[in-house]
Amino acid sequence: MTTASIKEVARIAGVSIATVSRCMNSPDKVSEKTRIKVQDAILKTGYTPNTLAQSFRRGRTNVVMVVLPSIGDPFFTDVMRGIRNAADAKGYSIIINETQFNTMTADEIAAMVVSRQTDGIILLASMSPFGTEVLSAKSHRALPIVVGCETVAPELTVFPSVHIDNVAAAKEATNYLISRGHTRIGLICGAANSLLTKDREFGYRAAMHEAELGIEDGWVVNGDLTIEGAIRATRSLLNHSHRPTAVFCTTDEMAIGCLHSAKSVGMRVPADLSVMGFDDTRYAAVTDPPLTTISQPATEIGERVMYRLCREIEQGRQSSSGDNRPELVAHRLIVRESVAEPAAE
Amino acid sequence: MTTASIKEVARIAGVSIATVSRCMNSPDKVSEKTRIKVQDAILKTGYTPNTLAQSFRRGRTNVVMVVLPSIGDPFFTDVMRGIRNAADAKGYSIIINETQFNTMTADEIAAMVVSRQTDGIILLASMSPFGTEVLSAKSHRALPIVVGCETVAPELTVFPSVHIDNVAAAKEATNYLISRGHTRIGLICGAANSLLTKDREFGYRAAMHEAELGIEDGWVVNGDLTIEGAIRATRSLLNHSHRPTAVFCTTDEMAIGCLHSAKSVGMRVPADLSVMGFDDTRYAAVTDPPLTTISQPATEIGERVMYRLCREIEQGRQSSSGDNRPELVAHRLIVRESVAEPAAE
DNA sequence: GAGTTTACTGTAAACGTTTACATTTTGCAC
DNA sequence: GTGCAAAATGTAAACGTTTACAGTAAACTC
Repeated sequence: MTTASIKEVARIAGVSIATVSRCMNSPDKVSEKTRIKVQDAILKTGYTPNTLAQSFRRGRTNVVMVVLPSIGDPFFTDVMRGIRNAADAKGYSIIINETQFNTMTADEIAAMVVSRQTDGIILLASMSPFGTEVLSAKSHRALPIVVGCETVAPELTVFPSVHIDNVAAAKEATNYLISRGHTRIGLICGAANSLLTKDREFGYRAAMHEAELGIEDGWVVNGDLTIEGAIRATRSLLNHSHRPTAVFCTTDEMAIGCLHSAKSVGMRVPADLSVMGFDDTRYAAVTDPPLTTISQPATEIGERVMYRLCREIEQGRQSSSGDNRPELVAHRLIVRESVAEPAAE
Repeated sequence: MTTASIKEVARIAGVSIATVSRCMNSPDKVSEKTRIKVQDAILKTGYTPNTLAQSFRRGRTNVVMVVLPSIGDPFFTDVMRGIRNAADAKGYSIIINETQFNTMTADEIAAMVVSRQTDGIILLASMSPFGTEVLSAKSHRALPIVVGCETVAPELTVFPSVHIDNVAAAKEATNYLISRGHTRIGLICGAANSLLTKDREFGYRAAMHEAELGIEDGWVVNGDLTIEGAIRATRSLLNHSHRPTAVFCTTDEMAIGCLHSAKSVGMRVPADLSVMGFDDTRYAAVTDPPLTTISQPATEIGERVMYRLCREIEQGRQSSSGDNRPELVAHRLIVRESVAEPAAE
């Protein structure tokens, strides 16, 4: 299975290896006649360029790494689809790094770029503050990195980003619950290190505050971004002495757990409890009842993030383009059936 | 951002580059004293080996490609987790190739290995017969390929594989429905080119035949492996003049669509219609009602597939170990609440 | 202390490309 | 045909490793 090399092709075509190389990379610099000879030789030998040698020589792998909490979450699946679309169009491959199951540190991640294993990084998951510090330190604004989905942490503002306005969206979601007459609203949020859900929590708190509604102790519970976690969180919420009539879950995944948990103790949704999700994943429309939620253009975000990263990579490590303001994309409230007026007491 | 090279380290440590290389790859061959000198130099320069150069020189990328229909399906997410576990342990990175959204042909896939971009391939998705032919032709038993989850197509028996006995499992599922008293049982199957679901269909037909139950025209419907497809399929099934009292869905994903579709036209599950799934994804336990389904050890399959691939890669392209019998893993029937006796007529 | 093994280190080639530079060929104007 | 510019091609170095081989130093054996 030894593959033919460029040398073999050159020999057969009766030209130098430089000419063969040119045939593939800048065909306009080589005459019609020789191009045909070389083409024939390539066909005859079944030559494919050794990508390893190319990458080595060019100093580029055309591989980018995506760091995210979990590809299991259908929201990220959609983002990934966008990233992949763009990557295909631009000739890049993707390596995925799940922070949830993988202990790769920021140092190691940076090392992958530094050691040239990867041309750039897409961050869909906030890392520990320490981690982000490492990244921005290592970078000296040099690692091509783009942040997606999340508001960018202060230490990370050196990197460009693409996302919705999570604070505004969460405010909108909370205000919708308020507009339906709820005053006692609970929150199932993500882990403390998830900026994304922190922002949503912030939006919720802002909305409650503006509406002059109080948030009692025990109304904000960590659901850990998983179904299981949300089941536990809901149980705790429902056992509260002064329990909420509505729950805002900062992801659909957790809303699914919440729905299940509430129903399993005999509550009807939305009659006894209203549930609001976030993300509008493909499951949101088929839960029972279908979820009222916030929709994000996940695939579009993925595409834009990837294209942005390509720009970072292409324009090279020197020119710090300067314009790193976040690209904001639009979200949308999707009204389905999991939210209703609270029952009269 | 020019990274220090081995030469720089050698210069600082006052040794040859060969010694530096040995320090990293076979430290036992170098004296304590020089090892320390070199370590110091590495620290001082912040040297990281250029992985591109290493890959090039070694002729190995430590990257493997996984071909699957869609990472969106939570079942495959679990398989991927297993693959990733094993890959991490063995020092490999993963590149994912979704056939559903990607038109990469078998030729191109093979090319990735031939051109050394990838050390091996894990096939979780059957490809078109043509595609598999290309792969086995290209291979001359040379491409390291392992098939996972699926029964191996006849043309692919040259490759090792890891999966459950899909036929037996589907038979078991169908027999369970029969044991609960159902005689009119429908099937929502996958696309025609999905061997996996073909096998399950085969198991269903075998069970029905052995129980001397007929399968009417229109009882077997293609659900396209998606929620949407299953919703349509269910609608068609329920409109059947002699409609089934139970439906076996060959994936949980489709069972979710089926559940939703049935309930949306006012049927109660399982009172009016029993629904059986397959895969036991993380959503199966939280549907309403929770799904009775077949559980596969997805993560274990992933791990075993990856370890098997490592063996294929390591033992090299020459020795055709010969033992390519499928590794079978155990499945299990999970009884929840979506199946009951059929209502008396 | 000579001879022999062992442990360590250095030299240099090789991996398959790309590309700056030098050289040759072609095309064109006169 | 001569001269000259433009186009096409060849030569050879370079990219950063690994590794076979040769060489040297250290550690034994007698």
